Amino acid sequence: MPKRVTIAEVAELAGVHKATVSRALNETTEHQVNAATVKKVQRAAKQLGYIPNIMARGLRTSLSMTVGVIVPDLTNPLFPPIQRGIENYLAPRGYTALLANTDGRDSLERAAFNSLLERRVDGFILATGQVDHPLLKDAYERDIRIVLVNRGTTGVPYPLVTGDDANGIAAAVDHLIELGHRRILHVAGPRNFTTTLTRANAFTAACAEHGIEPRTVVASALNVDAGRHEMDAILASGEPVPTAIIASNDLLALGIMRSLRTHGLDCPADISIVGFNDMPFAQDFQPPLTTVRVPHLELGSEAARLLLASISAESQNPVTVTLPVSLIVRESTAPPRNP
Amino acid sequence: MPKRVTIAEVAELAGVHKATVSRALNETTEHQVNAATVKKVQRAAKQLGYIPNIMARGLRTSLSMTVGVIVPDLTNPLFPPIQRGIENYLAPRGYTALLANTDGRDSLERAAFNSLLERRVDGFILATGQVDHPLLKDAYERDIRIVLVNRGTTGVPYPLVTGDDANGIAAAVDHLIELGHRRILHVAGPRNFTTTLTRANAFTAACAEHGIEPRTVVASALNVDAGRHEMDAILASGEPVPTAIIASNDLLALGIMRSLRTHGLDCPADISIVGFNDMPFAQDFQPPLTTVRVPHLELGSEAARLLLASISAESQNPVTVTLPVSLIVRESTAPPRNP
DNA sequence: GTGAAAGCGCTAACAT
DNA sequence: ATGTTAGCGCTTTCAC
Repeated sequence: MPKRVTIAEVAELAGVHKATVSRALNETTEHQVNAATVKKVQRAAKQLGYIPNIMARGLRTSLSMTVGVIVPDLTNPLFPPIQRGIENYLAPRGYTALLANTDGRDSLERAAFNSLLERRVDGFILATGQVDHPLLKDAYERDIRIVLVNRGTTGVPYPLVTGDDANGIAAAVDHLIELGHRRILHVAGPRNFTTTLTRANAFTAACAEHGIEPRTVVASALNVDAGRHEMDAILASGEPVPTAIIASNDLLALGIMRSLRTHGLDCPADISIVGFNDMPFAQDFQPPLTTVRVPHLELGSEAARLLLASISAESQNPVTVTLPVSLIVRESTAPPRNP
Repeated sequence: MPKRVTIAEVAELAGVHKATVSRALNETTEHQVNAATVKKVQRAAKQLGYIPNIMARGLRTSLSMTVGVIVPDLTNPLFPPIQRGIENYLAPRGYTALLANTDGRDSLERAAFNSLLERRVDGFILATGQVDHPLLKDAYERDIRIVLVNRGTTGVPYPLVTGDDANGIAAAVDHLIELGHRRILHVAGPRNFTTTLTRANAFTAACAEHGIEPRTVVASALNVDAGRHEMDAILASGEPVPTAIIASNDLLALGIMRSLRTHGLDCPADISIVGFNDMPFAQDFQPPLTTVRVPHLELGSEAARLLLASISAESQNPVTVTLPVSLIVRESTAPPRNP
């Protein structure tokens, strides 16, 4: 990379001391210096193509103006909107996000966490929440500022921004009941995520309210393969096939749809399916997926807002922000053939 | 954030000078120091929970171990795999990526570029290439290291990593011809992207080879809305409807499929469609999309490889890496009803 | 093999 | 309103 212009060169050209340059170029201290001098300095800076060195500043202020964002897998369509939301909030405030993927592996998460710590991030946004998260207890004791997004944790009072999982599931159940379904199956996600746990519990509660039996199976992961595998197993089990399925997320729903196709079953004629998240292109699936829309962009920007607040606060303040969700009815749900 | 352990504290605990600590903890200088001392220092570092401050190191070495990645929109499913590929290559080498979105706006791109420059990134990977890119000429003159991915540019000899667009389109045309199609339309992307330009030219060439007329329309953007709008216009025009369409990317193809559904037309019975990219979930569309698969993960890791090579090289070396693509035949293509 | 000292580019306290 | 000085945490000569 090219040799860079420093504050000293600007100072020399402008004929002032470098401290004055620093003051003149900094929003918060600009008023401390004569307006004419400010002009002079700005002109000199522009002429030389001066670009402040944030690292040097950070070393001095012990603020990196940088936050670490840790997600399981950016390729999961859930996360890009969250990341965009985070960036939308951070960028205008001079902050930059450092993004790391963990592929759900604790070792990679630990590595990412340390790597970001080395870069002196001012805080973290974690989308990798799980029950009994291995890193969080230690981080909390070290007073590292973190905001959880989408998934929460247990035992540590970090702020959390999440969609209203319980209401989303309740809406899905209501919708299926209204269509006439009675044999509804919930394909839950792994029990170590608070989201999937909340959704599973909400399913049981909603079924109780409607007086139907809450049948639930637990998938081994929150991805397409797990969904297909689970549906294959259900169809092979010989047990009575449900007339409708609520999946814990869209990816599972997608896997279930693929399994159905493989077995010559039609959705929604044979089985109705409801997903969760309303991921991008859910409307383009075969058939277009009925699902619960979660405002992911807002999840991200809200998390970023909470994190910056936490960073500048004296002590940590455990808040939980729950954003409203809405059921999006498309073509994957219909009245049961034999109610 | 918590107060951090510095190299001085480690030095004190280990009973050595901080320069020795630095040497002991650094891979490349570790051999310069007595093995026993290394052990002692490492134990002290571990005990105190020492985490090196990369910013301070960067200030000293004028290397940030950081690269800027600029994409139009992370929400476009094309980019997450590229980003993952980049990260996969960088992380084991101690580098971190700083990601910025531009939404295709030059002003945002310029802002992102400057913000990353302030953070002293060692180089850039740009996925926002366009013909006559506004930033690149200036950047090249300043000897800023950049690698372009997916889309190229004109006039500036920066390295480029791209899929084999020409062969991909040729394969698509061959496939449609084999199915019996003769009235094939290409829905191209904006003319200011080298990818879409290459694809459009390849389409014309392939048609010439088969002796059929190359009909092409140019969409205003590379997204779903533009695709739908373009298809709506074609259907409204009253001109003869093609029996097959090759879209410049999957998003356009998706928009075309949505338009068809709106107009009561069936794909592939009425019109066959081929996309480009094989974006995630293309197989789950209605119908599953025949498309050209581009190895996006490899695009990313290859770009990262080239960038690190460029960073450590004395001078820039313009190379173009073209990765092979393959046609994935699914259900959106079939023989024409009335050949 | 290790210590001493300087300095990367910046900002903050103090002085004028 | 501006200059002086010191130092953030690290690496890198140069001594010894």
